[in-house]
Amino acid sequence: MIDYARPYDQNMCEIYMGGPTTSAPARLDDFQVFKKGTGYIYGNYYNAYPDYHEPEIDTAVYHNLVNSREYRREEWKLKVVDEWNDDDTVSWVIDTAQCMGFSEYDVPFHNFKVDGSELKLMRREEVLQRMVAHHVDPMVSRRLAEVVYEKLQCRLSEEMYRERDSSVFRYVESDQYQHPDTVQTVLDLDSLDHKHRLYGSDYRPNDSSLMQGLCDSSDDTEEVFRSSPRASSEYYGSDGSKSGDEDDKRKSFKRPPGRPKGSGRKICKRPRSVSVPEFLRNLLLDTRYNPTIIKWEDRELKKFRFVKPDEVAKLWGKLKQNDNMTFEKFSRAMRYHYRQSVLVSVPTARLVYQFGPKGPDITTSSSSSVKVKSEDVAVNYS
DNA sequence: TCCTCGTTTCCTGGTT
DNA sequence: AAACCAGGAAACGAGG
Repeated sequence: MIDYARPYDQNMCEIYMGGPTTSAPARLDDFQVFKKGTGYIYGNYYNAYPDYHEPEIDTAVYHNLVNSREYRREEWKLKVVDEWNDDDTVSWVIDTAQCMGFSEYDVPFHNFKVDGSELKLMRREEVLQRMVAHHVDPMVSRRLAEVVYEKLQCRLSEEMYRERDSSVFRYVESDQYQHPDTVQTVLDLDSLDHKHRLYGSDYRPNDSSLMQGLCDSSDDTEEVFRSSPRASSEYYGSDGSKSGDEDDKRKSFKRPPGRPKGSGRKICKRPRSVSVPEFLRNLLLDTRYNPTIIKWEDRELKKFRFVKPDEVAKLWGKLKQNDNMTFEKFSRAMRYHYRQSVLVSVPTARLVYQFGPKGPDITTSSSSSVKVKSEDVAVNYS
């Protein structure tokens, strides 16, 4: 096994200060990111826009990514719009926005803390007014408002239709909480919209990209191991049942390296929210998480320590709607950021990491100083 | 449609 | 022995 010398092994401080050791070690050329010729050389990965100043955002709005999830209940799926409370309305608006390809960050959800009875009376213009947020592109807000309004009308007309046909429409019994499919069949109108239903004849999205948020209804989870010949007939009999010496075979079965095919999560299309380093920075700037689950080890050196690594991983998983997230996986994602010096490891110290010279800006406690940009954008501004 | 990027999900092997 | 760390491999989804 080739053990690549890590650039930060020599002098962490010099690297952090942008000193002479920022030159890469010889073997660094072999790293994939350099092979790909991204051309990213200068500038801070997170400061690609020197003139960009994130607008002042209400703390509640800034924390949308976490706070909005407090509204991510699904009771609204089990009620008619008339019965929604303000939390249901907010949950539905956020869900609708996300499933149509918008970021929940773009939803000023506090403006939608109204009962369903009030929501259903809203005119198109009022939805637009409530959707306007000073930190969001007006065009985005307009499209978002259009989508939310149209989806609301779809839902209302669907409810009306179902109410007429009482043999179809019924409230969900409590035990159906354990059967999401059944619940969906009965009342999850929006998910049905996303997966199967056609929009009403009056629905003409002015942006075709809006339609890209439709969920893929195919279910190929059983194909997780299809790429592995050893996982098919060798392990299972031809009839699908396990063979007699299954335990031995199970023990001898060796998964192929890499992510199994079909292991992707079938979730609604959503824009990228935050990167791993930005997520960590946000936790460190938030007293709800610092110092309980993560804390600064040396803030001057941008060095931090995981107090409860599993909790951090769970939060990340929650953010990504991935219940299977572990610290092992999360730390792997972190290690990919070593390549670009966005993160650097701290040798010999366990659970201690450090933001690199191209890491997020943590010099101010203000939470409005970061704009994540991809590398290629950074090139354009360097 | 293809490619890149940032993951996610595995793995092996090493260290603490 | 368990937890953590480093990084390869392959797949995935989003976006350009």
